[in-house]
Amino acid sequence: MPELPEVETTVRGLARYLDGAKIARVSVNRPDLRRPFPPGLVQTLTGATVTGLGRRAKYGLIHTDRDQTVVFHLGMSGRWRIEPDTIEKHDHLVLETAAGHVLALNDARRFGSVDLVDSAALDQWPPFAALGPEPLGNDLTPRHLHQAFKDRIAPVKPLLLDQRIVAGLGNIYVCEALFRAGIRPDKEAGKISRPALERLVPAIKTVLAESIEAGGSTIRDYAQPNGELGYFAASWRVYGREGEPCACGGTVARFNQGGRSTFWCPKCQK
DNA sequence: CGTCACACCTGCGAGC
DNA sequence: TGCTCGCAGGTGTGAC
Repeated sequence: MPELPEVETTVRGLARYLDGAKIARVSVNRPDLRRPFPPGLVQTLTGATVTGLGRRAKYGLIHTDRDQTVVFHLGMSGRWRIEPDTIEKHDHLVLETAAGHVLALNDARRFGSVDLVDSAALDQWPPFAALGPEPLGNDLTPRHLHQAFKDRIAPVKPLLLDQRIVAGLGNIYVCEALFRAGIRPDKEAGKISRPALERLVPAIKTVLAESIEAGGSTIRDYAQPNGELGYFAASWRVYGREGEPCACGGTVARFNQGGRSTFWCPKCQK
């Protein structure tokens, strides 16, 4: 479900209910996701006021007036359910605001995480300190990719999934960005030409921006998130389209890279 | 350090 | 109807 555009739209959806809100009740329905919930999570959040929301890479941020920020990651299957009718299986963390709004973090596979981090030291939090530039910020440039890919013999696609090189890309958008840039996913990263990198950077930015604009690929309705495919899924040009025709007249192909499916058009990506 | 394989966990659709 | 298999948007660790 969640790559950068999905996390961004999730955060925007949460902000409608949480920004400036007081958290009246917090319940944790199991001890852990990928990691244990942080000790003191319930105590710290109960009675706290949310001072703002944000995103870093694929992490969502809920800032509070306790000088602590809730940092959540949705893993593969995580989503926030807003105003659920009932609490369901896999609603692991539930927040209720003083205004009576209920928000439930649901994650069947539990690859996600929730951490509590000192707000003033977020950048030094180890998972954040290791991240590369935000793809939608000014620091993702052809020069940055040139430096990151220099002398690397690995194929470009798994390198773009490396959060230390670009923070926030996932399998769908890497496939889509490489398609738009006309670069084959198994191209040796260090051998990608400068003009190709000049195409790749805007391809990454536009595919992410268009998806955010469309509300993400998988989260359709923030009033009642249901995990169904979002509008942007209809805009995938290669992802999930093995065997279908490409606009160029070729056929979308699929192969495996590092245990992940790669979709591409052998006719337009060189 | 770079690269790769694998582990973590549940649900769903396809095929038999 | 019910079983097994393969697959899924991510990350972290450990072996070479």
